[in-house]
This record gives sequence, C-alpha cells and structure tokens, in this order.
Amino acid sequence: MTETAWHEELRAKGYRVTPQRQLVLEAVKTLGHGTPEEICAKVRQTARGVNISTVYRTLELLEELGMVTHTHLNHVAPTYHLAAEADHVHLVCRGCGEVSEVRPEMADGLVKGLEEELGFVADVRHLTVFGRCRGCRVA
Amino acid sequence: MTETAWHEELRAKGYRVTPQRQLVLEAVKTLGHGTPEEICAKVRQTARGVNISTVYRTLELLEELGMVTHTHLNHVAPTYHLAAEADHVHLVCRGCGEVSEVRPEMADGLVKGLEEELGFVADVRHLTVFGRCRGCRVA
DNA sequence: ATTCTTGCAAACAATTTGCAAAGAC
DNA sequence: GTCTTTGCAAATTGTTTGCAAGAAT
Repeated sequence: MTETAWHEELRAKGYRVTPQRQLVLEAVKTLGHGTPEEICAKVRQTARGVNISTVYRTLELLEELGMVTHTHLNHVAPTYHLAAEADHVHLVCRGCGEVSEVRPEMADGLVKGLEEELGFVADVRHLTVFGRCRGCRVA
Repeated sequence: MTETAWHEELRAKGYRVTPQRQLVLEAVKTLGHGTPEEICAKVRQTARGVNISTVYRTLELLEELGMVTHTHLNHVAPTYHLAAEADHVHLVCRGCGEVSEVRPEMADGLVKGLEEELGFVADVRHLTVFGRCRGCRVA
C-alpha cells in the first residue's frame, strides 16, 4: 500500500487524515510490536503529544481498515503490529519473555487438519505459541 | 487425583482446605471454561457467597498447585480450566464466539517443527487458534 | 491457641466514553 | 461552514492489596 493509498481509503470511508493517525501508524511500523502504551510513548518521542485515548481510537480504526492486527502476547495488554507484516506465527518464551516470529507454513499441518476435519478456517496471523526457547529450556 | 488427594496436598504445603476453595474448584470443573467472574457467579448459584477477590486468590493458588491453568481466549478476561482436562488446543470462532477444543495431536506438526528447527518447546495446552467455524465461514 | 483465609473496601491498571474545542475537508 | 477528530477528565472494568474478623488445624 502506497503512502497515499490509505489516505484515499480513509477519505473514501468518510474518515479524515490527521497527523495523529499518521503518527500512530508510523509508530507501529517502527516498533514492529507494541502495546497501546508503548505506541503512545513512541509517538511522543517525535511529536509533542498524542493522547492515550486517541491511540486506542486510532488503533481500533486502523484495525477496522485492516492495516493493523493485534495478538495477546501477555496477560496485561494487547500487542499491535502491521497487518501487512503480520504473516507469521508468534512465539513467546515463558522463561525469558522473548517474542519471536516464525514462518506461517510452520502451522500448515494444523491449519489443514482443522480445515479438513472441522471446516474451521484458522487465522494463523493471530496465532501465538507459548513455550520455552532453546536457551531457557535447560535453565 | 482423588477427592482427598488434593486436600492432603494442600495441607502438606501448609495451606488449608476451605469450603471456598472446594467450591471454586468444583465450579471450574462444572463450567469447563470460565473467567474469574463467571466462576464467581457459578459458585454463588449454590453457596451464599464467595468474594470475587477470594476467587482470584484461589485460582492463583490452584494454578500454583497445577490443578488449573488459564488461557487468554478474549481480550477481556483470562479463562480458567482444569489442568487435568487441559490437554487440548482451543479454538475460538470470531463469528459466533464459540469456544471448542480439539486433540493436541492436531498440532503435532507445528510442535515438532518448532522443536527441531528452533529448539523451542511449545506448550500446546496454552495454544489458542482464532478463526471461523464451519457455520460462520459462509455467513 | 496459632496461623491461614476471607470479606470488604480502597487502590490500581487498562480501556472507554461524553463533551466542548480544534482541525480536516 | 460543516462534520470529524482530539484532548481531557470522568466513568468502567478487571485485578490486586491491606487489614481486621473468622475459620481450619
């Protein structure tokens, strides 16, 4: 999606292009992963201020537009990331808390099984696997 | 685990067997799945009253003892269930919100892949797959 | 009798909402 | 100028904590 493409999309739906919305999207892009709070903090590094409630409202809007998605990597707050770059499965290590990503094909067997056996279409992009990474397995 | 077995276990660790603890465990067992709030409501159907904070404290204790586990099926509240019956993968339908369970072997390919490729040991019992069930796929 | 547990209310954290002022079109 | 969006503060919701009274051992 080009820079102007989503501006068009916003306008087409009667929404407006505001600096806040651009800043939030930019922050999500730079952070890769981020909770609303983290995204808010990131935005504040560059711009003077964006209210936390605006961040929430913007993330909701961006999600509705399909530009970002979120997963629940921890119990406290949801984590947002670009939908375009969301084509991966999340791995969260219970030992060190490290979050990593792996190719979605990794889950192909599971996806195919669910589809064939139950007619359930899995959204791999929202898939998070908890466990222990190599380093934390021994410790 | 027999009825008395976990009573012994509680006492062995210096904890006490109280009606509240038995009621909460019973509620989790009957509900299958439940948020702290739902569990509290269930308990109140039979007994006069258990405070919500006691439910939280009890679930924390039961989890520590390995009798229950929890997953995050929605953004709002965690869902608790019996650890003994937790050997399954959760499916959550985005359409109707229905929560179902499937055999953990379904994820064998994924688990094996992560293990072999990254040395990551996945905890399948905490795995939740989001998507759309057969019924909601068309609608 | 001792020590763990509970209930209650207050403290907290994350998120949402109402509304007037500011901004995009 | 019209209608959306923002900021702010207050309201909600989910969860935790301090402490005195109550219960299990």
